[in-house]
Amino acid sequence: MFDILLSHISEKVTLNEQEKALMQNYFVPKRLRKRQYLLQEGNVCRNLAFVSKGLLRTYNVDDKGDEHMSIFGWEGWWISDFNSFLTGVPAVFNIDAIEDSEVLLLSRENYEAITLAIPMMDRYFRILYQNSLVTKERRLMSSVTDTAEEKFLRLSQSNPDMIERIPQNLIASYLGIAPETLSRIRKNIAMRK
Amino acid sequence: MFDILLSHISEKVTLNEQEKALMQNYFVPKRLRKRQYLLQEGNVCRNLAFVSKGLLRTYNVDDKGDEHMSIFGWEGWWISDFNSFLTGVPAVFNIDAIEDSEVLLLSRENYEAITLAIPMMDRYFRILYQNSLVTKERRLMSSVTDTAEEKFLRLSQSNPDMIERIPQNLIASYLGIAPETLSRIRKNIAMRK
DNA sequence: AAATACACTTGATCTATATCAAGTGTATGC
DNA sequence: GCATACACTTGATATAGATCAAGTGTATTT
Repeated sequence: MFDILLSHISEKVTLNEQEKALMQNYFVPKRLRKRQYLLQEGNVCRNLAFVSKGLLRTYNVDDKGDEHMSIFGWEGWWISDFNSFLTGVPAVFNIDAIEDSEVLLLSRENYEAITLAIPMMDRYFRILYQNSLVTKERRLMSSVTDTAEEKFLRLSQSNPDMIERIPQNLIASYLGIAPETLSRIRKNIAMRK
Repeated sequence: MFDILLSHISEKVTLNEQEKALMQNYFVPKRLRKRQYLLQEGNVCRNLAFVSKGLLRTYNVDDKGDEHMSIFGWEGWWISDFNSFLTGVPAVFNIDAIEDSEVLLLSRENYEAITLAIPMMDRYFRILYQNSLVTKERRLMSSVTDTAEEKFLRLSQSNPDMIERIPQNLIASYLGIAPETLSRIRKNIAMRK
């Protein structure tokens, strides 16, 4: 549970044994059952959550009641309403568990504390955000530029695991296309080969 | 020229006088005339550019020859093909000057060096990226969820300066809508009030 | 084991927005 | 000062993808 976090961090920066031992103090583990909320729109997002097991989603709900997926997170990913977490404004996103899950919570205070106690963690988060930015940038350009089919094909290429693990209607919402359209697109692709 | 960078940084973190003096060593100033490229697709992006004067744009060109705006940057903004800069792969974006401009270039080596020499700069970039992430996230959700008119209205609210400063056809491209559509949308909005 | 809900498919129709085409006004260059 | 290009507008038409509606198969609940 905790070692997956440490191994994830050590992919990006090197911590010594003492720092590794310190880490544990800042995180609070939490279990979530399928469908359970980690965060509801309107509440302030008090934590960054590192997913050590399972699968969660971040999404918002529009006036019509339609859900729009923001991101999915499984083992090794961080999840939150980042803006709410950083600024303390009410969250616009909901976060809930798609599968039974386990997360490690890092509160705002501990987020500040950990970067002060272990300066290497500033670097860790800097690198994490760097990578996130690149990914978001790509998604944004795809969203603006690509046809529905191209969006799906691009995702299939960049995140085949996502296509496998996540229900098709949620993928459709993630891509910003109607579930019926995605169904037809997949049919077309299958027929072509 | 250089003080706008320092003042921008001091909005996020505090540097002592010695550190401020150090800073200068890592940046190379460059002037660009209107339409001049800072980066062309296919080349590796060797620098982060801090815009100290003027206005630049980052965009790519699809098979049909259509341009798609990624971001604009004027005084106080950083601009680059971030992925290319970080990983050394050829850039997918072009960057050029919309107005005569001045930038401060930070090379990859200096980017590493500066964060090592001035650890506070890790924090600066972490905060910079944090904020960027929130903005990109919003843009992405707007792109996926909103109608063309909502996209424009949201941008008008969040970035009125952008609407004023940047030609309308580029705004349309930035929002992922046809310039004709944007023209009609503005007409409708104007008629309603 | 029956009942209910859920994920996905398929078909018919509708609509927001793109595309094509022409025209106007304004800036830029020769 | 004339010409060329460029930014924007307006109208007519086309289309990708949404929406509406019904049906099928598979889980989940009782």
